[in-house]
Amino acid sequence: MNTSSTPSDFLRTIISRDLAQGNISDVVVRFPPEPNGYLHIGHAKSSTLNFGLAAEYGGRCHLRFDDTNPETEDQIYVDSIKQDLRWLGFDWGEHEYYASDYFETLFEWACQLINKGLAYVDDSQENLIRLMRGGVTTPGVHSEFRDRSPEENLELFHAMRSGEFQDGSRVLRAKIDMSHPNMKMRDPLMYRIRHATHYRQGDQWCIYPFYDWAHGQSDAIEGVTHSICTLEFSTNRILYDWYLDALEISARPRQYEFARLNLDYHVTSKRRLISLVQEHVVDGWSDPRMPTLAGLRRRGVRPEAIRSFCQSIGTTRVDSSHHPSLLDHHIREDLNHLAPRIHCVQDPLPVTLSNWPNDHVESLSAPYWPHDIPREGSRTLPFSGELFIERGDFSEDPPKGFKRLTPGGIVRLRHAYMIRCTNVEKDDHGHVTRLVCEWIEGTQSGTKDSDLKPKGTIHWVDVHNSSEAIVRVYQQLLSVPSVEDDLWSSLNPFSLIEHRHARMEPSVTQDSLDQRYQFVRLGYYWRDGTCADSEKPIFNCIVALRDSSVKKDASSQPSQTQVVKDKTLQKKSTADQRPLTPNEEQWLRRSGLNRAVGLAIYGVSEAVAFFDAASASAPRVSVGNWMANHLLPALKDQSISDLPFGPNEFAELVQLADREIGSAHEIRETLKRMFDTGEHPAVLLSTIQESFVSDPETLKEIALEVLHEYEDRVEAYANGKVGLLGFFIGQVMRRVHGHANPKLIQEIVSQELARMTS
RNA sequence: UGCCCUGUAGCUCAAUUGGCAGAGCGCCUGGCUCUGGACCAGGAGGUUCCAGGUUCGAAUCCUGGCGGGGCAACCA
Repeated sequence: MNTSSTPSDFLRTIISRDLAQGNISDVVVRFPPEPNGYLHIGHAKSSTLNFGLAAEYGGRCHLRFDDTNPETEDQIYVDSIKQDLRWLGFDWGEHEYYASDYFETLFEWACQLINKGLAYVDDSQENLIRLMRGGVTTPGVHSEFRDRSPEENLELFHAMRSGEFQDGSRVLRAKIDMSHPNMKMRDPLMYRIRHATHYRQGDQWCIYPFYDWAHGQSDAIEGVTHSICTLEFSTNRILYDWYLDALEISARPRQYEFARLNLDYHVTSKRRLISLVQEHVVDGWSDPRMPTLAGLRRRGVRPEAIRSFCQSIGTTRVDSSHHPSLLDHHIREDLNHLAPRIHCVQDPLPVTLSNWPNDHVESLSAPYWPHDIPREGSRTLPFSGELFIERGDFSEDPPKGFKRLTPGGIVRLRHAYMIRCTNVEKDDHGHVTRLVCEWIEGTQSGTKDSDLKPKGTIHWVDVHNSSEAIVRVYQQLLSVPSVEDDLWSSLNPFSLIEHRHARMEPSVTQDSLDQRYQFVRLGYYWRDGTCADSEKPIFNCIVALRDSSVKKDASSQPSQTQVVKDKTLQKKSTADQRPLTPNEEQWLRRSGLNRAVGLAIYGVSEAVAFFDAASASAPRVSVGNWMANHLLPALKDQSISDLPFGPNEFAELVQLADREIGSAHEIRETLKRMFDTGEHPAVLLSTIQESFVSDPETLKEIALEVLHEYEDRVEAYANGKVGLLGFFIGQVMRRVHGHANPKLIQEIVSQELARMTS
C-alpha cells in the first residue's frame, strides 16, 4: 500500500499544539455539507481530512447538515450524502446534526445582539443595501434604519418571525462598521424573510439565518474545537470571531481554512455538474465520468483508493490543481492485488490458424494471477483454430518499437501458443477482415524455450467459446485541464468509447456480478450495476493500465517546454523602487542607515526618536539593524511607548551584541524576554548564558561525537566540500538545543576537523 | 485600487521551526517477466518567485517588489 508515514501539515501542527498546551482536551471537528447536491471528490478530501483528524487524535467528527436555505435543500440529498459517507467508510455515531435544529437558539442569540445594540432591522431594498455597502476602495454608508432603538428592533424582529412581512421587505443586520476594509464586516446580513417550506422544519419558520450567523454558532453549540473549511471563507473568519465574541458564550471554536481540491480535466463546480446532468451530456449524477462519489462508485473505484488518494495530496493553503494520473495511480494500486486477470478482446479481429487440427478444442489451464502476486487460482481457457485478437494488436505497417503482430511476425498468445502471421485478408476498402496465422507446435506456455523470439505477448479469446459483451471505456470529461470560457467547447468528445462487440472468455459467467477484473493488457473493469437487465453484460473500465507505448494525448502531464511558469517574466521585473520624499532622503542621510532599514524605522511613529536616543550610546548601524529586524516586527499592535523598556536599555542590548558578549541568537532571546519582563538586558543575558554549554571540553566532546557519527561527511569535507562546516556546527548546536555560542563551536569544530583530516 | 491568503523539482507536498533542500507521482535507462502491467535497481530534473538586509549559517526572520487566488449574493 502507499507510504504510511503520518501526514504532517499545518492543521496537525495546530491541533497538536492546542492539545499540548491544554487549550483543548478533546478534538472535535465537523463535516458540514449543505444538502443541495451530491458529494464529489472534493468532499472526499474534506471528509477524509476531518474524519481522519478525529480518528488520529482520538476525538470525534460530527456530520452536520448546513441546511439554512429552504429553497435548494432536500431530504434526498441528505440521504445520498449519508450513503456516500458510509461508503467511504466514515462513522459519525450519534453525532448527526442539523443547523436547522438550532434555529430557535439562533433566534434567541440574535435577540441578545439586538439588546446589546449590535444588530438592527433594516427596511432597505435589496439593491440599495448592496449599493450602500460601498466598494473595496470606497467606504459604505449607513442605512437610515441603523440607529433604531433595541426595543423597536426587537419588536420588528419578532414581527418578522411571526410572518407579518413579505419576502425581501426587511432583514436583520449586525451593526459593525460600514467602512471596514474587510467587506464582510460592513453590517453583514443575519436573517432574511423567506416564506418557503423547509424540507426538515416545514413551515415553522419564515426567517432564515445566513451562513455566517449560523455556522460559527452551530460549531459553538456542538462544542466543535476546530472548524475546518475551504480557503474562500478566510475573509469570513473575522466575522466568525466577531459573532462569537459578541455573544460571550464560553465555547470557543476556531476556524481554519485549507485549499479545496481541484482535479484537472474534471468539472468540479456544482453549477456545471448540474448543467451536465440537465443537458444529458452524462447519464445522471452517477455517470462513471462524473467526479461525484456516486459516479466513482459506479465506475468501480473502491473507497480505499479514494481515501489513499486524499491522504497523499496533503492539506495546504495553496491553490493547486491535481492531475488525474495521481488518482489513477491509487486506483490501480488498490486493485492490483485484488483483481484476477482474465481475457477480454474489446475490438475483435478474427484469426484462423491454418494448421490447427480440424474442430479440435484444447483446454488450457491459465492462472488468475501473475507470478508476482501471491494468490492461487486458475481457470480453463478453451483454444481452437478460430480466435479473436485485439485489432490494435496487429499492424501491417508497424511503427518503430511495435511489440505485437505484423505480417510474417511471431507473437505469443498469452497462456497458449506462439503464432506467425502468414496472410492478411481485406475487404474492398482495404480494411483488414481476418488474419491467417500458422500455429507453432510445441511452443505452449510453460514448455521449454524454443529458439523462436516472439515480438510480444498478446491476449485472445476463442471464437466459439467466448461471449459477447459491451465494454465502456471512459476518459476525462474535458479536453482541457479546466473549463476556460465555455463548458460545451471544453468537453472531450471521446469521453465515452463503447465497444459493442467485445468478447469475453467463458470463465466470467461463473463469477459473481460485482467481481472486479483486470482485463489483461487493458485495465481494470467491472460490471455496470445499473444495467443488470441488459441482454449482453456491460462492463465499465475502472482505470486503464499504465501504458508506455501510447502516444501521450492532451491529458498527459504538461511537457517541460510548455511550462515556463513566467519565470523569465518575473525576472525581468526588477524591483523598481519608489522615489523618496525629500524628508525621507534627509532622514536617510542624517541617520546614515541603508534604505531598507532607514525606511522601516521612518515609517513607525516614535521610532525615529527612539533610534536617536538609543544611538547616543550605541553604534547607529547596529541600533538600526536591531530595530528594523527584531524590535519593530515584534511590536505587532502595540506602540513603542508601551514597551516595558526604553531606548537606553535597548542601546545596552545592542552593545552586548556589538561587543560579542552575546551571540545573535542569545541577544534575540534576551530581547524576547525584555518584552515580557522589562528586566535589564545584561541580567537577562547572563541568566540565558548560565544555562549555556560554555565549557570548551564539553563542547569538544560533543563535536567529536558528531564528527565520528558523520565520518563520511568528514571525508567529503577533507575532499574539499568545505561547506559542510556549517552542517557540523548545526549538528552540535542541535545537540545542545541551541544553548551554546556558535563562534566557540565553530572554533572547536574547525580545530578538530583540521586534526582529523591532516 | 482596499483587505486577506499564497509562491520549494514537470505536478502534488515535506524539510525536526534558523543547521546537508527531500518524498510520492510523472519522465528516462537497465534488470526480471509469457501483461508495453506489476516488481527491482539506477538516473535526469532546484538561483526554494525576484532584489536587498540581519546572521557563523536563511526555503525559514526583516524590508521592498513581482506573480497567483479570494472577498463587494436577501447562496453556502
